[in-house]
Amino acid sequence: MTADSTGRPGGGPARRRGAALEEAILRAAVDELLESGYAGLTMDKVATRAGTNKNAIYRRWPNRLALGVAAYRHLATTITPPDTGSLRGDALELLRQANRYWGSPLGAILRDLLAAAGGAPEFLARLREQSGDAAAAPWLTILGRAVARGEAAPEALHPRVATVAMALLRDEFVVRGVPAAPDEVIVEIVDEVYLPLVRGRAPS
Amino acid sequence: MTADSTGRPGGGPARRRGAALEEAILRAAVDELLESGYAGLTMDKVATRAGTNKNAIYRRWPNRLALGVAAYRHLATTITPPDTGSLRGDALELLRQANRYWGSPLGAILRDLLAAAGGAPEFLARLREQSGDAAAAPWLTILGRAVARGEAAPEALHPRVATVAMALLRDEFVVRGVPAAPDEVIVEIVDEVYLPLVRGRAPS
DNA sequence: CGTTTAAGGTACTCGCCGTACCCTAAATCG
DNA sequence: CGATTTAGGGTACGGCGAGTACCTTAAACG
Repeated sequence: MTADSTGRPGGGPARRRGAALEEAILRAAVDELLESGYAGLTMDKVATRAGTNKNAIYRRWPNRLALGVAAYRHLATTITPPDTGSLRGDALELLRQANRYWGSPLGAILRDLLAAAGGAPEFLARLREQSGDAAAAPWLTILGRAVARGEAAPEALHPRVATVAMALLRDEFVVRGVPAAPDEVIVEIVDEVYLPLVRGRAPS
Repeated sequence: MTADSTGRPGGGPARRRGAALEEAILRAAVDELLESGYAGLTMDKVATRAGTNKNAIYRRWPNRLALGVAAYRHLATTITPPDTGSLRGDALELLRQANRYWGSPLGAILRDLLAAAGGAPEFLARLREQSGDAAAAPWLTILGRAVARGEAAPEALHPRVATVAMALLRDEFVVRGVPAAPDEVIVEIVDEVYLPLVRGRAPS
């Protein structure tokens, strides 16, 4: 029974400081996010879980949202562009990945954070580094390969065009809500919009 | 000094009931939304402003969000499809309208409500009646005219395709935040994505 | 006129953010 | 190695807002 319920190793350093403490807080915040989402991320719970108190948190982050954003950034998933051999396959795969993500608890957390940021550019920018900008690169990658194969027009190699499918799916989430979009929606986005657009031909 | 600070006409009916009271509450909620946004919509303030108390509110709406959604529905703006003579002009006009709306306080309110709903389909559905579904019709209208003029392929007359531009702009708001999108973004959406898509030709 | 229904008035619990103090351990420096 | 500075720990508190409980009182209805 040497547990000290502080989250730090039993009998370890009696008092952590600086980076060690900061990491402990962030880990606690991450755990709390995963367990209860952003709504359940309370400063008191994070403090308790990290075996410290709110002082230490407020000395590092100005408020709950900042802590939430910082914690979320530790959950970043790097997306590796698929390579199925066809643009259609790659696009479907990327969309399905995104769909799984946004439909998962992590997606809910991201949405709550976006909401809490309420348009504050500084927070949104930090969130975009994970979800938005990072997500654009794979689309350019698969499109680049498709252009090389002659499956897409070179003019489509443009961030706005390349990421259209992702934007549409994200919009679907915002407007229709939390459950993951049915696969038909994904197929429709790819076949009715994305492929015709990048190919430069009429929708089927 | 006959004002009774209840929001009801001086010396009028000493106690409102039913529909009269309900309307008074909704009006108060609407005013509060316009004045302070959804964040500032507190049950106490609405009750005070309506000259009643929280009981009367909770007897009608289960919680703050439900009241907020109900109040928002009173702010509906009906969109009349423009008719500039060209699809490009119509699309730009519709997008600029939407952009103005989402950049206005009303748009912020809508975003906050969407956020607070957090994916609950029932609330989202009620919000969509105003913002989403209602907004789809004008796009089909202008596209229908464009098809008749030969400016667009008939296959584009499909809800998902017709509303692509709106979805992209809405996504822009979600991802980039509160300030209205610059006009270049709108032009880009129309010229690089929307027109090429519905025309069935390659992006310029 | 009496009964039922709903509004008004309060007061309260609870949760949670953010802050203020004061005490104490760890780092740092002469 | 001891003194000083720095930062963490403990705790209590103010403030606000959601939602609830309960009782009183006016309006509607027969």
